Amino acid sequence: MQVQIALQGNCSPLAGLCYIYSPVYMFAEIIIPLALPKNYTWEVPAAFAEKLQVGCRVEVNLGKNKKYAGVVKRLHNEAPSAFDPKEILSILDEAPVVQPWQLQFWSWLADYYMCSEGEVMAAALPAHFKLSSETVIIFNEEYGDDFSNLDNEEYLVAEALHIKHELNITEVQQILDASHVYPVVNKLIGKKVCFVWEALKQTYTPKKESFVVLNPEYSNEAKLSDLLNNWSRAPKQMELLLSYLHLMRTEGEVIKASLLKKSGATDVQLKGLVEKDILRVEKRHIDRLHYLPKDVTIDFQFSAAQQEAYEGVKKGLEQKNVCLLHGVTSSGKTHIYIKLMEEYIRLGKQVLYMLPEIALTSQIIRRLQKHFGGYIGIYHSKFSQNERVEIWNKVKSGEMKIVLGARSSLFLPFQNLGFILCDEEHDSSYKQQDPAPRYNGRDAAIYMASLLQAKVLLGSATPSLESYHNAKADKYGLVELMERYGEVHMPAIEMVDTRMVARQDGGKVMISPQLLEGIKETVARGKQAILFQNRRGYTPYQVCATCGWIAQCKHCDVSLTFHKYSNKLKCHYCGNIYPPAHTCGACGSDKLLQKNFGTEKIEEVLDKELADARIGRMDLDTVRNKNAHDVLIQQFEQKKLDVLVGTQMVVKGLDFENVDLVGILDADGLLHFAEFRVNERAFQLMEQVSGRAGRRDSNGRVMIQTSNPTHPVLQFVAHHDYTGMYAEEIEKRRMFGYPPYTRIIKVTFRHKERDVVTEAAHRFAEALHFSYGSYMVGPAEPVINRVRNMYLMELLLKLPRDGHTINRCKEDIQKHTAVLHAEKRFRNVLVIPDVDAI
DNA sequence: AGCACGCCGACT
DNA sequence: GTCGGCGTGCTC
Repeated sequence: MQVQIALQGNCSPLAGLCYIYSPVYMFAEIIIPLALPKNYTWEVPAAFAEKLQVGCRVEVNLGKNKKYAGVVKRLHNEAPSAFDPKEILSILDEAPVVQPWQLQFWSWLADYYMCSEGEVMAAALPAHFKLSSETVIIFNEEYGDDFSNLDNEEYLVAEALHIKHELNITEVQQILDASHVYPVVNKLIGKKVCFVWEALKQTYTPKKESFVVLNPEYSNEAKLSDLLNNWSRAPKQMELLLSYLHLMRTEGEVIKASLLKKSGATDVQLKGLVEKDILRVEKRHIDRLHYLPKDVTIDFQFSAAQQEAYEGVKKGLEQKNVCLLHGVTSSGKTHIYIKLMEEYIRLGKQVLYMLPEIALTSQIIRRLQKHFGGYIGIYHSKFSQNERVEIWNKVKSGEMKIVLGARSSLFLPFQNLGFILCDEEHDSSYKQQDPAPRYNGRDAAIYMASLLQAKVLLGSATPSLESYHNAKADKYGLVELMERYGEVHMPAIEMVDTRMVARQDGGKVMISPQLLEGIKETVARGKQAILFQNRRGYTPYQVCATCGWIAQCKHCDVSLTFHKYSNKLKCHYCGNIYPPAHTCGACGSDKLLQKNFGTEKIEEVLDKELADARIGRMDLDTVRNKNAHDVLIQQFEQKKLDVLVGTQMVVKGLDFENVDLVGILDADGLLHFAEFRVNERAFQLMEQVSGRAGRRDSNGRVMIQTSNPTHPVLQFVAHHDYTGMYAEEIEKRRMFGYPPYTRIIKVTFRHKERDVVTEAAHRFAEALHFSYGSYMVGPAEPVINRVRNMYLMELLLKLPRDGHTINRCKEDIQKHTAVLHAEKRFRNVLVIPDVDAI
């Protein structure tokens, strides 16, 4: 049927009247922000055919009455035979919101990371672009006001509808008990009191502000002075008018709120002037993003080493698309970045500066704003959705030249991107963990740059083995900057052997006397110290002294951490909170031992030991809300704190002038994971924290507490020997077939019954065994085998790095997932592939 | 992701 | 007997 209409359209005499020979398409492949197995097709109504473009959002029906805003991926004339497509309801954008290159990027991400394009879309667009419908209940005016045949609940809703004419579901929920909403609404529909309507809600709202302007009549000086000289009565209004004139002269435009505040006048006085038509109030759309002046200032000089590195990077980027800058902490990498960014924007190109979310502190923002002012836009999760839409549009228009953002800023609609800078390249938080797409921001950046013919600079003090390996293999350019800026030396590393420390209680050494002495001495000299412990809370677990019972989460296979401040036991996996245990859950004994220690306990002990030092703590628990992180950093920066205790959060992207001592409290804890990246990870972490110590006027000191001071990783840290660590680790990776020599796909199976997941994982592995047996590790239960009441199994595939095998394997994973789900016992086993899992 | 359809327990 | 609980499958 649709085909016929379309043929008519093309063959009818009317077709000859079209003087623009743009082909007319009848169908559209549309991406919906859901995990659908593939994209669906809608029919393009003839009326839209000429207007509709790829990349536009359209309103479509999906399912019985749900509506979505989807993005047109492709327009075509291939009539589907298996189903009868629905029509597109409306076009939401005049011009495409998504560029063709972005669609290509989305499609690559979906293929590479094994997810749907819809899931990529969900991650890519600001929430306000991803509209979905909301049910609105509309009063049937014909029904009148005779509610006598309604029951109590129906009456309540009907009455509200009678007054307000329409209600949304949340409003009905407020009227009724939450569980009764749908039945009552259905009964009301049956009685023709109301009907329902699915409405796409437009959620982006431009910000408006009231401005005060002078009646143009008085822009004539003579008329104005005439007015002022013949003023009678209302002296307050005159005062207000004078302040208005003053503000107008000094600031160019006058915002109502600031006028009232500065003049101390009231709304009534302003109204008086408006009634006399001397002043007028106008509502205008304004930018949420307030701008700094648009200019670029470069006000620093390179050191000889920086100059050399800078030239090296430029040469590297001429020859290769990607260059790795390996520069030790405080070597002044940022200066090099700034100079390079300046060059690209002078060429009229856009620049993306990517950082791990947590490193996007006001410290780095202020620093870049100082150099690039209003050219720079910031994009990360703490920005409101309205602000994100505005940044999106400004990047699209090309007005915004530089974006500083977390991995999601890769999805912005760049017009003319020339350069991507991926700082702290080694950081594992570039990899998205939980909702799909499980992409790595660094790797995606490299692909995206190749799409746009842009260049990529990877920066790190401790490059990932993957990147360093690529650089050594001549795939990337490599520049090393091994000298700290301004004659600062690398800090001296001291090992504190915890086996030699006498323990009071037989527990783990927390702060050795040596370290405590070090802290006291540092604080006494007016310097600052950072203590690093990668565990939050007070004590990671409590053990019963009698029977060995450990408090565990009801929903996860993990022990509970005691948080003293909130006096609660917390599960760090599912977030569940329990009352503290005073007696053993198994034998009832009241002798519970506190094992190990977290940041909270360290803070407490320090408070006691260093009575007059000011101690701060930075971990997930203290920086939950929006600005807490920045506030803590600023307090520490401004020397309002002497000691900062923290988890790995303290490591990232911070430069402090005054830190003399860094203490790593439990190095053993960093080295005791059964994971192939432990050594690399532990080295990076320790090297990065150590880098916080030592500044211009004094040599820093790092104290590492360990029971194994001769551990090779600790020795590499002690000598700041990245290359040594690299050489040893890369050899192990080669021998045991791990990245960068292989590519890893981790398949996780999830189900609420342990037997079912176990069996499903084995069944799945058997199916893959014939082709990939030699690459498989597992399936096995992960160390934590239950999270949120779901049991887990894992299968690791270490695939050779040839595209063919990898693509075939991805297809096979998909195929065998379908085979597994075909069996009813396994229908509900969730299969989650994670490509390049970390 | 929703949401309708479908099959088993505690109430009028 | 029904109402409604949630498990399951489909949406162009």
